[in-house]
Amino acid sequence: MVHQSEIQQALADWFAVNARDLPWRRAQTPYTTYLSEILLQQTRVDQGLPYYERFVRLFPTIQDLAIAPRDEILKAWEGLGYYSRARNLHRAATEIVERFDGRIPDQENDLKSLPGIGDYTASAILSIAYGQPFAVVDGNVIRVLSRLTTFAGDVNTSAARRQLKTLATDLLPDDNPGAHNEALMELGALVCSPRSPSCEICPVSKFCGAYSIGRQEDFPVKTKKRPVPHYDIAVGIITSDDSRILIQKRLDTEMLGGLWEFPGGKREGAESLKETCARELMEELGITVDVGKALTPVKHAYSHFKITLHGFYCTIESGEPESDAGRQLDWVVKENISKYAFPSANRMLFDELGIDSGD
DNA sequence: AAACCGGGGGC
DNA sequence: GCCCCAGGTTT
Repeated sequence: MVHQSEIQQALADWFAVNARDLPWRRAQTPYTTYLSEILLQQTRVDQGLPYYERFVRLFPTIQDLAIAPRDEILKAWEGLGYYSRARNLHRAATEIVERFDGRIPDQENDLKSLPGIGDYTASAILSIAYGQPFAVVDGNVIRVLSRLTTFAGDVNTSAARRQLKTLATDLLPDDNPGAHNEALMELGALVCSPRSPSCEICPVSKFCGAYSIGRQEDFPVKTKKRPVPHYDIAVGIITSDDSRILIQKRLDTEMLGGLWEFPGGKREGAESLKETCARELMEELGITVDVGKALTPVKHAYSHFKITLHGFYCTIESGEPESDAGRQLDWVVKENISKYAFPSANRMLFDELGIDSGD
């Protein structure tokens, strides 16, 4: 890359002054680096921050994470999304204790052998925690480098990702590669933003190809996403004679795996929502119910589809609830429901049900 | 290579 | 509404 050492220096100087005061930078250890990187995958720093504080408080060491019940980790993760990260975090912590004597590995192959650690996270840990020369390529780096070099490839392709990894590696300094990686990401987060970047205060604008032609927002080049489908979901609020509500646990193999929810499912064809509710409760639990009053519908967007969640008060007419797929069931009093980890859409029904959110 | 996997904030 | 975020895993 042209002006390589000048860009390195400008980035380092800028970062020395503008780096945010973040908790995993204050008391940095391999564990805090690992934990923060997992929490921040596809997650903005501002959103991950309270979760990081919670996790270092609940699980100060990798051993604490390894011996914790998984449900406890999922509960602490509740609301952050991409719950496979929490499941993998628990598995990886166990493996780190067993295979690596409780130390976060400092070898690329060892790190990548752990669940939840791919190329980005391995490079981040190796460079930031261990000072090794591995370049990171995250969303920020993609944006900064594609603008600097007017990179024309579609960054959603693996070929383009490889080229950007090479670019990032070329730009990596021998001295303090970890700080350089952090600086590049910090610049992407604070200055080189997706829309309306602050080029007038950017330390590397004079080296930026996109800025020189006034086309900052034309990079990175990426293909448009397909429109996402919408589904109606009907769930039953089933209450026992002693005022306990029936909830079930999602399987690990399902989306939102390991979280608890009100039983129900997706509307099929032209059936009514009440029919959906009755059919799903028969299929999943083997019970016939009387579907009563509806709760206020809740809209929610996932990454690849949208739903409207319809809750119905239901009364069992016949049968005893038994899961069709070995899902765990539980009858819970309202006061205890907040001890279970629920998906956000389910939680949006809590208020109307008189359930305390617990936070 | 492409699909799948959450939730929230900014515009 | 749409886009994007300190990406990884599965198919």
